[in-house]
Amino acid sequence: MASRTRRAERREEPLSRERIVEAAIALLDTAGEGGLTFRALSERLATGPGAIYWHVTGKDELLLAAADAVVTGSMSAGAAGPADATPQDAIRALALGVFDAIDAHPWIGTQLARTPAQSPLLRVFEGLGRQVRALGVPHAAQFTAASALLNYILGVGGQNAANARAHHPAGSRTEFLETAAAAWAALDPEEYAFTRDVAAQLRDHDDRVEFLAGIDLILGGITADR
Amino acid sequence: MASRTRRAERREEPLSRERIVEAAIALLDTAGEGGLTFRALSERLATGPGAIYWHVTGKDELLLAAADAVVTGSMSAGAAGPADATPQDAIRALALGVFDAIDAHPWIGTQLARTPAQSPLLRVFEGLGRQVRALGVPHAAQFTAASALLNYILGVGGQNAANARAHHPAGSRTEFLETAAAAWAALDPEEYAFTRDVAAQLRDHDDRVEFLAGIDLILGGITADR
DNA sequence: ACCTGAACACCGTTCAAGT
DNA sequence: ACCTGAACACCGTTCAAGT
Repeated sequence: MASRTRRAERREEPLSRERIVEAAIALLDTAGEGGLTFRALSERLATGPGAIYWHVTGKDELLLAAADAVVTGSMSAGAAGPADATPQDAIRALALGVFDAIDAHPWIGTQLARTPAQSPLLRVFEGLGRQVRALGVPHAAQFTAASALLNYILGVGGQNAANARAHHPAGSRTEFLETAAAAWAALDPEEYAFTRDVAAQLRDHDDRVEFLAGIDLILGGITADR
Repeated sequence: MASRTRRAERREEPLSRERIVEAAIALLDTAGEGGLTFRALSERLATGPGAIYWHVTGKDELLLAAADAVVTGSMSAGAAGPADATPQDAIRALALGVFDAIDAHPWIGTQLARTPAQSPLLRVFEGLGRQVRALGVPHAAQFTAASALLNYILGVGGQNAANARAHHPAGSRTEFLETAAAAWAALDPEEYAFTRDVAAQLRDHDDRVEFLAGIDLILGGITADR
């Protein structure tokens, strides 16, 4: 009956690819990765599931378009930055933009990790590459440097999405890290000597700080032999 | 009828978690990520789909166990190495072990990217951390260094899996890169100046070499300020 | 204790039929 | 041209019933 009312209100505007993608993002944000269903989506759009196929070829394309829209939005928001920023700062800002987008929409972490370097990621790659070039990296090494940065960002994104999936149903992030750190501390002292030893760091670390520290390691390697 | 024969032959050994995981790996390798189905799996094991649930709690656990088995196998194969290797070499060997495992079984790339730092990855993390420590990294920075390496490895793994998915149905890897490079070269000259410029590197690069170059960038950053 | 396989509650996608 | 919604061919998972 709630859906009946919404149905009546909503149906002024016609269906469009844009409205479908928008509704898909809302669904993914509220109901998670498993919540995006052509049935749920069509109900929200007050239509039948088949109608969606007129504007979108299938679920894969829809997921890609949704991730694309979010990443594009996050880049135009953060990419500006101060004009006198160093290339390092510009790279950090770019990376944080993707990081924060994944933090706000965990499902794109999974999505980007399974997307080949196509549409949504290409803009990020381009942005990273320009700054790599601005760092004075020789031409032959630019592809490697930009790729390394992007791959690292994607790896963290996937991990973050996995962690969000792991703790969101159960409780807070702090509890989750507490539990994970306790599990690390209880590992076999011989077989997992190192992991046990850094369990406290797992518990106390700040995701953003840690992420940027990793970026800085790569930046350090890129600029090491100048 | 082929399945009838197999059914008759196979059914001497009883069902076990180990046999189920083994069959799941075989199915994933031959039929891809979409090929792992409880129905297909139960047919291969000459039983009903319900029987599998006696040994395994569900599909998620099965996928995790399959990835775990492959990674564990690949680590015991490659982790030995020469005893006098430098920490850098040991890290490269470890990283290449995971890389090659993903190359041989692309589905674990997707799987690992969505696994939080649990079972299969914990052994990799431990191995990386020990070598980080052997590099003389101060205690407070060890967690960051090992995490950065692992996240980079996972990012590349996810990308490789995505690429394998993208080109396997159509044709060879070379053709795929050729097409992708051509697409890059045809991008807008203003908006994608950098990406266009490195299109040739995309076409000619060697995945393993590029992967190791990224590892070396991070290693460079880790050891830069010693 | 372990296995069987029918049944349940879903999916993504297609397609004849409507406007 | 665009939408509708029933129907198809699947899924993962459960569970009464068997041995």
